[in-house]
Amino acid sequence: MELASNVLSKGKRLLINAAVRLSAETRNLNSLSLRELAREAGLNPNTFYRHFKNLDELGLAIIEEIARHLRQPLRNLRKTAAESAIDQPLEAIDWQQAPMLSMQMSTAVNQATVRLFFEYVEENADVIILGVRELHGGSPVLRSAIRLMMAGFAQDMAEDIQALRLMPPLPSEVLHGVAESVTREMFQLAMEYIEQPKQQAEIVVKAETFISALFLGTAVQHGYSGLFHQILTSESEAAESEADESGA
Amino acid sequence: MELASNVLSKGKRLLINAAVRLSAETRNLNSLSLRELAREAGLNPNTFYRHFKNLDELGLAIIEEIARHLRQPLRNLRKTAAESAIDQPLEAIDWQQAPMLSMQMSTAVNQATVRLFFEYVEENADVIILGVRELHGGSPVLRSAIRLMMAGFAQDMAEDIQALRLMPPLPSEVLHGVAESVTREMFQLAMEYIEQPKQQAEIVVKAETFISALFLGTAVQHGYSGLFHQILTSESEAAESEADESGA
DNA sequence: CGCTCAAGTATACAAGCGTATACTTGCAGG
DNA sequence: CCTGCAAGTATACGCTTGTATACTTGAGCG
Repeated sequence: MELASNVLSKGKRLLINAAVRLSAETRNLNSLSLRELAREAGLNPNTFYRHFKNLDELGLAIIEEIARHLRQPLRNLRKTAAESAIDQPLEAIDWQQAPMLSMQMSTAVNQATVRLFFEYVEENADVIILGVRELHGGSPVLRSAIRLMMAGFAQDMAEDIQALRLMPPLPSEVLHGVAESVTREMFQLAMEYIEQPKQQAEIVVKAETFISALFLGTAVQHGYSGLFHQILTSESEAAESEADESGA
Repeated sequence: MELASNVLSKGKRLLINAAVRLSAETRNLNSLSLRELAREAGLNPNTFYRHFKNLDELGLAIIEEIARHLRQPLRNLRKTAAESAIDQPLEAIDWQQAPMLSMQMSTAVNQATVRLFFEYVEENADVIILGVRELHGGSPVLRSAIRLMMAGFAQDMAEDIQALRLMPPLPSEVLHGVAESVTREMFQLAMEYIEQPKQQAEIVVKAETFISALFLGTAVQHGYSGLFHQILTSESEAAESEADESGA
Protein backbone atom coordinates (compact mmCIF):
# COMPACT_ATOMS: atom_id res chain seq x y z
CA MET A 1 0.00 0.00 0.00
CA GLU A 2 2.50 2.55 1.11
CA LEU A 3 4.87 1.20 -1.51
CA ALA A 4 2.56 2.43 -4.23
CA SER A 5 3.55 5.90 -3.20
CA ASN A 6 2.32 7.44 -6.42
CA VAL A 7 -1.22 6.54 -5.44
CA LEU A 8 -2.06 9.20 -2.92
CA SER A 9 -5.00 9.13 -0.59
CA LYS A 10 -7.90 11.40 -1.40
CA GLY A 11 -7.17 14.08 1.19
CA LYS A 12 -3.53 14.30 0.22
CA ARG A 13 -4.50 14.79 -3.40
CA LEU A 14 -6.96 17.51 -2.53
CA LEU A 15 -4.42 19.35 -0.40
CA ILE A 16 -1.62 19.05 -2.93
CA ASN A 17 -3.83 20.31 -5.73
CA ALA A 18 -5.06 23.17 -3.61
CA ALA A 19 -1.50 24.10 -2.71
CA VAL A 20 -0.36 24.07 -6.33
CA ARG A 21 -3.33 26.12 -7.41
CA LEU A 22 -2.95 28.74 -4.70
CA SER A 23 0.80 28.90 -4.94
CA ALA A 24 0.85 29.40 -8.68
CA GLU A 25 -1.84 32.03 -8.46
CA THR A 26 0.06 34.55 -6.43
CA ARG A 27 1.77 33.50 -3.32
CA ASN A 28 4.81 31.79 -1.97
CA LEU A 29 4.12 28.28 -0.71
CA ASN A 30 4.94 28.85 2.92
CA SER A 31 3.20 32.18 2.93
CA LEU A 32 -0.17 30.50 2.58
CA SER A 33 -1.98 29.39 5.67
CA LEU A 34 -3.21 25.97 6.62
CA ARG A 35 -6.71 27.30 6.89
CA GLU A 36 -6.57 28.90 3.45
CA LEU A 37 -5.29 25.64 2.06
CA ALA A 38 -7.97 23.59 3.76
CA ARG A 39 -10.61 26.01 2.57
CA GLU A 40 -9.44 25.68 -1.02
CA ALA A 41 -9.35 21.90 -0.67
CA GLY A 42 -12.83 21.85 0.89
CA LEU A 43 -11.57 20.28 4.09
CA ASN A 44 -11.49 21.03 7.76
CA PRO A 45 -8.37 22.93 8.82
CA ASN A 46 -7.24 20.16 11.12
CA THR A 47 -7.38 17.53 8.42
CA PHE A 48 -4.09 18.90 7.15
CA TYR A 49 -2.33 17.33 10.12
CA ARG A 50 -3.63 13.89 9.23
CA HIS A 51 -1.41 13.98 6.15
CA PHE A 52 1.48 16.35 6.72
CA LYS A 53 3.17 17.68 9.76
CA ASN A 54 4.00 21.02 8.17
CA LEU A 55 4.12 22.91 4.90
CA ASP A 56 7.61 21.70 4.07
CA GLU A 57 6.36 18.15 4.03
CA LEU A 58 3.60 19.13 1.64
CA GLY A 59 6.17 20.92 -0.48
CA LEU A 60 8.40 17.88 -0.64
CA ALA A 61 5.47 15.75 -1.77
CA ILE A 62 4.79 18.22 -4.56
CA ILE A 63 8.40 18.32 -5.63
CA GLU A 64 8.63 14.55 -5.75
CA GLU A 65 5.59 14.56 -7.94
CA ILE A 66 7.06 17.15 -10.27
CA ALA A 67 10.22 15.12 -10.59
CA ARG A 68 8.25 11.98 -11.41
CA HIS A 69 6.14 13.78 -13.97
CA LEU A 70 9.02 15.53 -15.66
CA ARG A 71 12.19 13.52 -15.39
CA GLN A 72 11.55 10.27 -17.22
CA PRO A 73 9.32 11.90 -19.84
CA LEU A 74 12.15 14.28 -20.71
CA ARG A 75 14.53 11.41 -21.21
CA ASN A 76 12.10 9.53 -23.41
CA LEU A 77 11.55 12.69 -25.34
CA ARG A 78 15.20 13.15 -26.14
CA LYS A 79 15.46 9.53 -27.17
CA THR A 80 12.41 9.77 -29.40
CA ALA A 81 13.65 12.98 -30.92
CA ALA A 82 17.01 11.39 -31.61
CA GLU A 83 15.49 8.30 -33.20
CA SER A 84 13.18 10.25 -35.45
CA ALA A 85 15.91 12.71 -36.41
CA ILE A 86 18.09 10.09 -38.02
CA ASP A 87 17.65 6.91 -39.92
CA GLN A 88 21.27 6.08 -39.18
CA PRO A 89 22.30 3.82 -36.32
CA LEU A 90 23.95 5.63 -33.43
CA GLU A 91 27.38 4.36 -34.38
CA ALA A 92 27.29 6.44 -37.54
CA ILE A 93 27.25 9.58 -35.44
CA ASP A 94 30.92 10.29 -35.24
CA TRP A 95 31.98 13.90 -34.86
CA GLN A 96 35.42 13.26 -36.31
CA GLN A 97 34.32 11.32 -39.34
CA ALA A 98 30.90 12.76 -40.04
CA PRO A 99 30.74 16.17 -38.38
CA MET A 100 28.05 17.48 -40.69
CA LEU A 101 25.65 14.66 -39.96
CA SER A 102 26.44 14.79 -36.25
CA MET A 103 25.67 18.45 -36.02
CA GLN A 104 22.48 18.20 -38.00
CA MET A 105 21.25 15.53 -35.69
CA SER A 106 22.28 17.41 -32.58
CA THR A 107 20.40 20.47 -33.77
CA ALA A 108 17.33 18.45 -34.63
CA VAL A 109 17.25 16.72 -31.27
CA ASN A 110 17.74 19.97 -29.41
CA GLN A 111 14.94 21.66 -31.28
CA ALA A 112 12.54 18.81 -30.72
CA THR A 113 13.42 18.58 -27.04
CA VAL A 114 13.10 22.29 -26.45
CA ARG A 115 9.75 22.44 -28.17
CA LEU A 116 8.36 19.53 -26.24
CA PHE A 117 9.72 20.97 -23.02
CA PHE A 118 7.85 24.20 -23.56
CA GLU A 119 4.75 22.24 -24.43
CA TYR A 120 5.02 20.58 -21.06
CA VAL A 121 5.57 23.96 -19.45
CA GLU A 122 2.42 25.31 -21.03
CA GLU A 123 0.33 22.38 -19.90
CA ASN A 124 1.75 22.30 -16.39
CA ALA A 125 2.40 25.95 -15.78
CA ASP A 126 1.24 25.86 -12.16
CA VAL A 127 3.73 23.26 -11.16
CA ILE A 128 6.59 24.96 -12.98
CA ILE A 129 5.80 28.26 -11.31
CA LEU A 130 5.82 26.61 -7.92
CA GLY A 131 9.11 24.89 -8.62
CA VAL A 132 10.96 27.93 -9.88
CA ARG A 133 9.51 30.06 -7.12
CA GLU A 134 10.57 27.72 -4.35
CA LEU A 135 14.02 27.24 -5.88
CA HIS A 136 14.95 30.51 -4.21
CA GLY A 137 12.04 30.59 -1.82
CA GLY A 138 11.85 30.88 1.92
CA SER A 139 12.22 27.26 2.94
CA PRO A 140 15.74 25.80 2.95
CA VAL A 141 14.25 22.32 2.85
CA LEU A 142 12.41 22.98 -0.38
CA ARG A 143 15.31 24.89 -1.87
CA SER A 144 17.65 21.99 -1.52
CA ALA A 145 15.04 19.49 -2.68
CA ILE A 146 14.54 21.46 -5.87
CA ARG A 147 18.24 21.91 -6.35
CA LEU A 148 18.57 18.15 -6.09
CA MET A 149 15.84 17.65 -8.64
CA MET A 150 17.50 20.03 -11.05
CA ALA A 151 20.81 18.30 -10.54
CA GLY A 152 19.02 15.11 -11.52
CA PHE A 153 17.75 16.72 -14.70
CA ALA A 154 21.25 17.92 -15.49
CA GLN A 155 22.66 14.48 -14.83
CA ASP A 156 20.14 12.91 -17.22
CA MET A 157 20.88 15.52 -19.82
CA ALA A 158 24.61 14.95 -19.58
CA GLU A 159 24.13 11.20 -19.97
CA ASP A 160 21.84 11.66 -22.92
CA ILE A 161 24.18 14.10 -24.61
CA GLN A 162 26.89 11.51 -24.36
CA ALA A 163 24.79 8.49 -25.28
CA LEU A 164 23.08 10.20 -28.22
CA ARG A 165 26.32 11.90 -29.31
CA LEU A 166 24.77 15.36 -29.22
CA MET A 167 28.20 16.84 -28.60
CA PRO A 168 31.65 15.61 -29.50
CA PRO A 169 33.43 13.66 -26.75
CA LEU A 170 34.19 15.87 -23.74
CA PRO A 171 35.49 15.40 -20.21
CA SER A 172 32.55 14.53 -18.02
CA GLU A 173 32.88 17.53 -15.68
CA VAL A 174 32.66 19.80 -18.68
CA LEU A 175 29.60 18.00 -19.99
CA HIS A 176 28.08 18.31 -16.57
CA GLY A 177 28.68 22.02 -16.34
CA VAL A 178 27.05 22.55 -19.71
CA ALA A 179 24.04 20.48 -18.71
CA GLU A 180 23.66 22.44 -15.49
CA SER A 181 23.76 25.76 -17.29
CA VAL A 182 21.22 24.59 -19.81
CA THR A 183 18.94 23.30 -17.08
CA ARG A 184 19.07 26.58 -15.19
CA GLU A 185 18.44 28.63 -18.30
CA MET A 186 15.54 26.45 -19.40
CA PHE A 187 13.71 26.91 -16.13
CA GLN A 188 14.31 30.64 -16.16
CA LEU A 189 13.04 30.83 -19.71
CA ALA A 190 10.08 28.66 -18.75
CA MET A 191 8.98 31.39 -16.35
CA GLU A 192 9.29 34.04 -19.01
CA TYR A 193 7.39 31.78 -21.36
CA ILE A 194 4.55 31.54 -18.86
CA GLU A 195 4.49 35.19 -17.92
CA GLN A 196 4.83 36.62 -21.41
CA PRO A 197 2.43 34.68 -23.60
CA LYS A 198 2.88 36.99 -26.54
CA GLN A 199 6.58 36.28 -26.82
CA GLN A 200 6.43 32.53 -26.57
CA ALA A 201 7.64 31.79 -30.07
CA GLU A 202 10.55 34.14 -29.60
CA ILE A 203 11.48 32.55 -26.30
CA VAL A 204 11.54 29.09 -27.81
CA VAL A 205 13.95 30.31 -30.46
CA LYS A 206 16.07 31.98 -27.78
CA ALA A 207 16.28 28.70 -25.94
CA GLU A 208 17.35 26.82 -29.05
CA THR A 209 19.91 29.44 -29.98
CA PHE A 210 21.27 29.46 -26.46
CA ILE A 211 21.78 25.72 -26.33
CA SER A 212 23.31 25.66 -29.75
CA ALA A 213 25.74 28.46 -28.90
CA LEU A 214 26.73 26.89 -25.62
CA PHE A 215 27.34 23.51 -27.25
CA LEU A 216 29.33 25.08 -30.07
CA GLY A 217 31.36 27.28 -27.79
CA THR A 218 32.17 24.47 -25.40
CA ALA A 219 33.26 22.28 -28.28
CA VAL A 220 35.52 25.02 -29.58
CA GLN A 221 36.99 25.48 -26.10
CA HIS A 222 38.00 21.85 -26.26
CA GLY A 223 39.69 21.90 -29.59
CA TYR A 224 36.92 21.15 -32.03
CA SER A 225 37.10 24.45 -33.85
CA GLY A 226 38.29 22.78 -37.02
CA LEU A 227 35.13 20.76 -37.25
CA PHE A 228 32.88 23.76 -37.22
CA HIS A 229 35.08 25.81 -39.46
CA GLN A 230 34.77 23.04 -41.97
CA ILE A 231 31.01 22.68 -41.50
CA LEU A 232 30.20 26.34 -41.57
CA THR A 233 32.54 27.50 -44.28
CA SER A 234 29.80 27.66 -46.87
CA GLU A 235 27.67 29.92 -44.67
CA SER A 236 30.47 32.11 -43.42
CA GLU A 237 30.66 34.52 -46.35
CA ALA A 238 27.10 35.66 -45.94
CA ALA A 239 27.47 35.88 -42.19
CA GLU A 240 30.67 37.86 -42.42
CA SER A 241 29.21 40.50 -44.66
CA GLU A 242 26.24 40.78 -42.31
CA ALA A 243 28.67 41.15 -39.42
CA ASP A 244 30.61 43.87 -41.20
CA GLU A 245 27.49 45.93 -41.57
CA SER A 246 26.68 45.82 -37.88
CA GLY A 247 30.17 46.89 -36.87
CA ALA A 248 30.14 50.58 -35.86
CA MET B 1 14.50 68.08 -1.13
CA GLU B 2 12.45 65.40 -2.80
CA LEU B 3 14.76 65.65 -5.76
CA ALA B 4 17.63 64.33 -3.70
CA SER B 5 15.84 61.01 -3.66
CA ASN B 6 18.93 59.05 -2.75
CA VAL B 7 18.99 60.78 0.63
CA LEU B 8 16.30 58.90 2.49
CA SER B 9 14.72 60.02 5.71
CA LYS B 10 15.71 58.21 8.85
CA GLY B 11 12.61 56.10 9.22
CA LYS B 12 12.70 54.99 5.62
CA ARG B 13 16.29 53.92 6.03
CA LEU B 14 15.51 51.94 9.16
CA LEU B 15 12.58 50.19 7.53
CA ILE B 16 14.46 49.38 4.35
CA ASN B 17 17.38 47.97 6.26
CA ALA B 18 15.10 45.94 8.47
CA ALA B 19 13.29 44.56 5.43
CA VAL B 20 16.51 43.58 3.69
CA ARG B 21 17.83 41.92 6.83
CA LEU B 22 14.67 39.95 7.53
CA SER B 23 14.03 39.05 3.94
CA ALA B 24 17.51 37.69 3.35
CA GLU B 25 17.42 35.72 6.56
CA THR B 26 14.58 33.43 5.68
CA ARG B 27 11.43 34.80 4.33
CA ASN B 28 9.76 36.17 1.28
CA LEU B 29 9.37 39.95 1.35
CA ASN B 30 5.60 40.06 1.35
CA SER B 31 5.37 37.22 3.79
CA LEU B 32 6.75 39.38 6.56
CA SER B 33 4.38 41.46 8.60
CA LEU B 34 4.37 45.18 9.13
CA ARG B 35 4.65 44.64 12.86
CA GLU B 36 7.62 42.32 12.48
CA LEU B 37 9.25 44.88 10.24
CA ALA B 38 8.59 47.73 12.63
CA ARG B 39 9.90 45.66 15.53
CA GLU B 40 13.15 44.96 13.66
CA ALA B 41 13.45 48.63 12.78
CA GLY B 42 12.74 49.68 16.36
CA LEU B 43 9.68 51.66 15.36
CA ASN B 44 6.00 51.74 16.11
CA PRO B 45 3.96 49.57 13.72
CA ASN B 46 2.01 52.52 12.43
CA THR B 47 5.09 54.46 11.48
CA PHE B 48 5.35 52.24 8.44
CA TYR B 49 2.40 54.07 6.92
CA ARG B 50 4.16 57.40 7.21
CA HIS B 51 6.63 56.22 4.56
CA PHE B 52 5.02 53.52 2.45
CA LYS B 53 1.47 52.62 1.66
CA ASN B 54 2.20 48.92 1.37
CA LEU B 55 4.97 46.35 1.10
CA ASP B 56 5.24 46.66 -2.66
CA GLU B 57 6.19 50.29 -2.29
CA LEU B 58 8.91 49.33 0.17
CA GLY B 59 10.06 46.64 -2.25
CA LEU B 60 10.27 49.12 -5.10
CA ALA B 61 12.40 51.43 -2.99
CA ILE B 62 14.76 48.57 -2.25
CA ILE B 63 14.98 47.55 -5.89
CA GLU B 64 15.74 51.09 -6.97
CA GLU B 65 18.49 51.17 -4.44
CA ILE B 66 19.95 47.89 -5.67
CA ALA B 67 19.94 49.18 -9.20
CA ARG B 68 21.72 52.38 -8.16
CA HIS B 69 24.31 50.45 -6.17
CA LEU B 70 24.97 47.86 -8.83
CA ARG B 71 24.38 49.26 -12.26
CA GLN B 72 26.87 52.07 -12.69
CA PRO B 73 29.58 50.33 -10.65
CA LEU B 74 29.36 47.34 -12.96
CA ARG B 75 29.84 49.53 -15.99
CA ASN B 76 32.83 51.27 -14.46
CA LEU B 77 34.22 47.93 -13.53
CA ARG B 78 34.10 46.64 -17.08
CA LYS B 79 35.71 49.82 -18.31
CA THR B 80 38.46 49.64 -15.73
CA ALA B 81 39.05 45.99 -16.47
CA ALA B 82 39.28 46.75 -20.15
CA GLU B 83 41.70 49.61 -19.66
CA SER B 84 44.00 47.65 -17.40
CA ALA B 85 43.85 44.60 -19.65
CA ILE B 86 45.40 46.34 -22.60
CA ASP B 87 47.95 49.01 -23.22
CA GLN B 88 46.62 49.31 -26.73
CA PRO B 89 44.09 51.93 -27.73
CA LEU B 90 40.63 50.57 -28.42
CA GLU B 91 41.05 50.95 -32.13
CA ALA B 92 43.70 48.24 -32.12
CA ILE B 93 41.10 45.73 -31.04
CA ASP B 94 39.99 44.44 -34.37
CA TRP B 95 38.71 40.89 -34.51
CA GLN B 96 39.47 40.54 -38.20
CA GLN B 97 42.98 41.92 -38.14
CA ALA B 98 44.13 41.01 -34.65
CA PRO B 99 41.95 38.14 -33.45
CA MET B 100 44.51 36.85 -30.98
CA LEU B 101 44.85 40.17 -29.17
CA SER B 102 41.09 40.74 -29.25
CA MET B 103 40.36 37.42 -27.66
CA GLN B 104 43.01 37.80 -24.99
CA MET B 105 41.55 41.10 -23.99
CA SER B 106 37.99 39.81 -24.05
CA THR B 107 38.97 36.95 -21.78
CA ALA B 108 40.84 39.24 -19.41
CA VAL B 109 37.95 41.68 -19.14
CA ASN B 110 35.46 38.90 -18.57
CA GLN B 111 37.55 37.37 -15.84
CA ALA B 112 38.07 40.66 -14.07
CA THR B 113 34.40 41.57 -14.32
CA VAL B 114 33.21 38.20 -13.08
CA ARG B 115 35.56 38.29 -10.14
CA LEU B 116 34.54 41.77 -9.13
CA PHE B 117 30.89 40.87 -9.55
CA PHE B 118 31.24 38.00 -7.12
CA GLU B 119 33.09 40.25 -4.74
CA TYR B 120 30.12 42.55 -4.78
CA VAL B 121 27.83 39.58 -4.28
CA GLU B 122 29.78 38.52 -1.23
CA GLU B 123 29.68 41.96 0.31
CA ASN B 124 26.02 42.57 -0.45
CA ALA B 125 24.63 39.08 -0.14
CA ASP B 126 21.43 40.22 1.56
CA VAL B 127 20.42 42.46 -1.24
CA ILE B 128 21.21 39.88 -3.91
CA ILE B 129 19.18 37.26 -2.10
CA LEU B 130 16.24 39.59 -1.91
CA GLY B 131 16.51 40.47 -5.58
CA VAL B 132 16.75 36.94 -6.87
CA ARG B 133 14.02 35.79 -4.53
CA GLU B 134 11.58 38.45 -5.60
CA LEU B 135 12.38 37.93 -9.27
CA HIS B 136 9.98 35.01 -9.14
CA GLY B 137 8.30 36.00 -5.89
CA GLY B 138 4.70 36.60 -5.00
CA SER B 139 4.32 40.23 -6.00
CA PRO B 140 3.80 40.98 -9.71
CA VAL B 141 4.86 44.57 -9.09
CA LEU B 142 8.24 43.56 -7.74
CA ARG B 143 8.69 40.84 -10.33
CA SER B 144 8.37 43.26 -13.17
CA ALA B 145 10.50 45.88 -11.46
CA ILE B 146 13.31 43.36 -11.09
CA ARG B 147 12.88 42.13 -14.61
CA LEU B 148 13.25 45.73 -15.74
CA MET B 149 16.39 46.15 -13.66
CA MET B 150 17.90 43.02 -15.15
CA ALA B 151 16.99 44.18 -18.62
CA GLY B 152 18.92 47.35 -17.79
CA PHE B 153 21.96 45.33 -16.76
CA ALA B 154 21.73 43.34 -19.97
CA GLN B 155 21.43 46.53 -21.98
CA ASP B 156 24.53 47.95 -20.34
CA MET B 157 26.40 44.74 -20.91
CA ALA B 158 25.46 44.65 -24.57
CA GLU B 159 26.62 48.23 -25.03
CA ASP B 160 29.88 47.56 -23.24
CA ILE B 161 30.54 44.42 -25.22
CA GLN B 162 30.20 46.45 -28.35
CA ALA B 163 32.10 49.52 -27.18
CA LEU B 164 34.94 47.55 -25.67
CA ARG B 165 35.00 45.09 -28.56
CA LEU B 166 34.60 42.08 -26.29
CA MET B 167 33.01 40.16 -29.14
CA PRO B 168 33.35 40.51 -32.88
CA PRO B 169 30.68 42.66 -34.54
CA LEU B 170 27.22 41.09 -34.27
CA PRO B 171 23.64 42.07 -35.01
CA SER B 172 22.32 43.93 -32.01
CA GLU B 173 19.46 41.54 -31.23
CA VAL B 174 21.97 38.73 -31.04
CA LEU B 175 24.20 40.71 -28.73
CA HIS B 176 21.20 41.47 -26.62
CA GLY B 177 20.19 37.86 -26.32
CA VAL B 178 23.68 36.91 -25.23
CA ALA B 179 23.74 39.66 -22.63
CA GLU B 180 20.37 38.57 -21.26
CA SER B 181 21.47 34.98 -20.92
CA VAL B 182 24.67 36.01 -19.19
CA THR B 183 22.77 38.26 -16.82
CA ARG B 184 20.33 35.54 -15.87
CA GLU B 185 23.05 32.98 -15.36
CA MET B 186 25.15 35.36 -13.27
CA PHE B 187 22.33 36.00 -10.83
CA GLN B 188 21.55 32.31 -10.57
CA LEU B 189 25.19 31.56 -9.93
CA ALA B 190 25.32 34.39 -7.41
CA MET B 191 22.75 32.54 -5.32
CA GLU B 192 24.75 29.34 -5.48
CA TYR B 193 27.83 31.33 -4.57
CA ILE B 194 26.10 32.64 -1.48
CA GLU B 195 24.52 29.37 -0.42
CA GLN B 196 27.54 27.16 -1.02
CA PRO B 197 30.52 28.98 0.43
CA LYS B 198 32.82 26.00 0.02
CA GLN B 199 32.42 25.95 -3.73
CA GLN B 200 32.88 29.62 -4.40
CA ALA B 201 36.12 29.30 -6.33
CA GLU B 202 34.61 26.62 -8.50
CA ILE B 203 31.52 28.72 -9.17
CA VAL B 204 33.61 31.68 -10.29
CA VAL B 205 35.40 29.46 -12.78
CA LYS B 206 32.08 28.09 -13.97
CA ALA B 207 30.87 31.61 -14.60
CA GLU B 208 33.96 32.51 -16.59
CA THR B 209 33.80 29.31 -18.60
CA PHE B 210 30.14 29.83 -19.29
CA ILE B 211 30.58 33.34 -20.60
CA SER B 212 33.53 32.36 -22.67
CA ALA B 213 31.69 29.42 -24.21
CA LEU B 214 28.61 31.47 -24.96
CA PHE B 215 30.66 34.23 -26.59
CA LEU B 216 32.65 31.75 -28.63
CA GLY B 217 29.61 29.77 -29.68
CA THR B 218 27.67 32.85 -30.67
CA ALA B 219 30.60 34.10 -32.71
CA VAL B 220 30.84 30.76 -34.49
CA GLN B 221 27.11 30.83 -35.20
CA HIS B 222 27.70 34.10 -37.00
CA GLY B 223 30.54 32.99 -39.18
CA TYR B 224 33.62 33.69 -37.13
CA SER B 225 34.71 30.07 -36.85
CA GLY B 226 37.81 30.73 -38.95
CA LEU B 227 39.09 33.20 -36.40
CA PHE B 228 39.00 30.75 -33.56
CA HIS B 229 40.30 27.88 -35.60
CA GLN B 230 43.28 30.02 -36.38
CA ILE B 231 43.73 31.17 -32.77
CA LEU B 232 43.29 27.81 -31.17
CA THR B 233 45.20 25.68 -33.62
CA SER B 234 48.24 25.46 -31.43
CA GLU B 235 46.20 24.18 -28.49
CA SER B 236 44.00 21.87 -30.49
CA GLU B 237 46.30 18.87 -30.66
CA ALA B 238 46.48 18.53 -26.91
CA ALA B 239 42.76 19.12 -26.57
CA GLU B 240 41.93 16.56 -29.22
CA SER B 241 43.94 13.82 -27.59
CA GLU B 242 42.27 14.62 -24.30
CA ALA B 243 38.90 14.45 -26.01
CA ASP B 244 39.73 11.08 -27.59
CA GLU B 245 40.41 9.63 -24.18
CA SER B 246 37.09 10.73 -22.74
CA GLY B 247 35.15 9.25 -25.67
CA ALA B 248 33.59 5.94 -24.53
C1' DC C 1 -21.59 -8.65 12.92
C1' DG C 2 -18.55 -5.85 15.56
C1' DC C 3 -13.85 -3.84 16.09
C1' DT C 4 -10.32 -0.88 14.82
C1' DC C 5 -8.06 2.67 12.98
C1' DA C 6 -7.35 6.23 9.52
C1' DA C 7 -9.60 10.20 7.83
C1' DG C 8 -12.37 13.92 8.70
C1' DT C 9 -14.99 17.22 11.84
C1' DA C 10 -16.37 20.63 15.68
C1' DT C 11 -15.27 23.75 19.02
C1' DA C 12 -12.24 26.57 21.42
C1' DC C 13 -8.52 29.80 22.58
C1' DA C 14 -4.52 32.61 22.79
C1' DA C 15 -1.54 35.08 19.80
C1' DG C 16 -0.43 37.95 16.05
C1' DC C 17 -2.08 40.57 12.49
C1' DG C 18 -3.60 45.10 9.64
C1' DT C 19 -5.30 49.24 10.36
C1' DA C 20 -8.41 53.22 12.27
C1' DT C 21 -8.32 57.07 15.35
C1' DA C 22 -6.34 60.23 18.14
C1' DC C 23 -2.40 61.98 20.46
C1' DT C 24 2.77 63.77 20.96
C1' DT C 25 7.09 65.48 19.50
C1' DG C 26 10.32 68.34 17.22
C1' DC C 27 12.00 71.02 13.71
C1' DA C 28 11.45 74.83 9.71
C1' DG C 29 9.94 79.14 8.22
C1' DG C 30 7.72 83.39 8.85
C1' DC D 1 7.98 83.15 19.37
C1' DC D 2 4.44 80.60 17.47
C1' DT D 3 2.55 77.92 14.11
C1' DG D 4 2.17 74.09 10.99
C1' DC D 5 3.35 69.84 9.38
C1' DA D 6 6.04 65.51 8.99
C1' DA D 7 7.47 61.79 11.79
C1' DG D 8 6.57 58.93 15.47
C1' DT D 9 3.49 56.97 19.25
C1' DA D 10 -0.53 54.84 22.03
C1' DT D 11 -4.52 52.39 22.24
C1' DA D 12 -7.98 49.79 20.46
C1' DC D 13 -10.86 46.54 17.54
C1' DG D 14 -12.15 42.90 14.66
C1' DC D 15 -10.10 39.02 12.06
C1' DT D 16 -7.30 35.25 10.86
C1' DT D 17 -4.20 32.12 12.21
C1' DG D 18 -2.00 27.66 14.32
C1' DT D 19 -3.04 24.22 17.05
C1' DA D 20 -5.07 21.46 21.22
C1' DT D 21 -8.77 18.47 22.54
C1' DA D 22 -12.48 15.68 21.80
C1' DC D 23 -15.85 13.79 18.81
C1' DT D 24 -17.80 11.31 14.28
C1' DT D 25 -17.66 8.61 10.27
C1' DG D 26 -16.84 4.75 7.41
C1' DA D 27 -14.23 1.17 5.16
C1' DG D 28 -11.55 -3.21 5.90
C1' DC D 29 -11.41 -7.42 7.99
C1' DG D 30 -11.47 -11.47 11.20
